[in-house]
Amino acid sequence: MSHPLDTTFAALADPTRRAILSMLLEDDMAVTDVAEPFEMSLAAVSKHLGILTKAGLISQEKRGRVKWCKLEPDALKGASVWMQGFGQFEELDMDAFERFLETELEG
Amino acid sequence: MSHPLDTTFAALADPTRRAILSMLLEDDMAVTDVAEPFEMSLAAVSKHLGILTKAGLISQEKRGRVKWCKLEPDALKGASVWMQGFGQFEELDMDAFERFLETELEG
DNA sequence: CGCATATTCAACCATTTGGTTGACGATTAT
DNA sequence: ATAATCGTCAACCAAATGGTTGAATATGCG
Repeated sequence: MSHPLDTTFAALADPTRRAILSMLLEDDMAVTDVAEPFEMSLAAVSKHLGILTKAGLISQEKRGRVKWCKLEPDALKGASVWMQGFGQFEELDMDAFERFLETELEG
Repeated sequence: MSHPLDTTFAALADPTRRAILSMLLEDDMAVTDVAEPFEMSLAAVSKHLGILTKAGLISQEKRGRVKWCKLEPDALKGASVWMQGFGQFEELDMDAFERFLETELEG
């Protein structure tokens, strides 16, 4: 199995998926409405939503025959923390940082 | 051609490449030394370094027969700004990072 | 019921990805 | 000059990715 950060960053590496996340910033949306602006099949968008769901970046809840997609921004936290390892060093405990480096090397 | 964020996030989606970036936090390294901890061929690591270079996350400079790899954390800025749009995550403080490199590590 | 809507599934396809190996050019050491 | 070291290149491979289409599954509506 792969590291959670693999899944998060891979999910974010696709422009369609990033656009979907941006759309969901405004409001929850049905799958069909998410798909509407894209020039690809509904099935393709459905796959993208599946990848975002697996990454935890969105959740999907079916009400009636409509499946609603909801942004889950907390799932970005892991990636954000990892990236902050490259930026916010004054607030960083160095021992914790060493441990972080080692886990990353093993992972 | 693809969006810069595609390249950045795709580069970060691989555990070997994230580990390399973490290693380069400590110091610049030769390709051979970067490759040493990994259980894969030197050519494979060289490919990873090429991907990181294309993403701008590292730079490579050849001195003699040794090619030195250097972290370029500014390349994370675009991704950081994009993620910042999703809420509570603070933007990378690049100035703090520069100061850290000079005072904490080099000292 | 019968039909339209919402969404996924399954099979398929082309391209990309992450790895291998062996040969190669460039540089340094003996 | 010869040999060793550093790193990339080229060809190849298996698996994953991002897309397609057509059938299938629910659900809601008249």
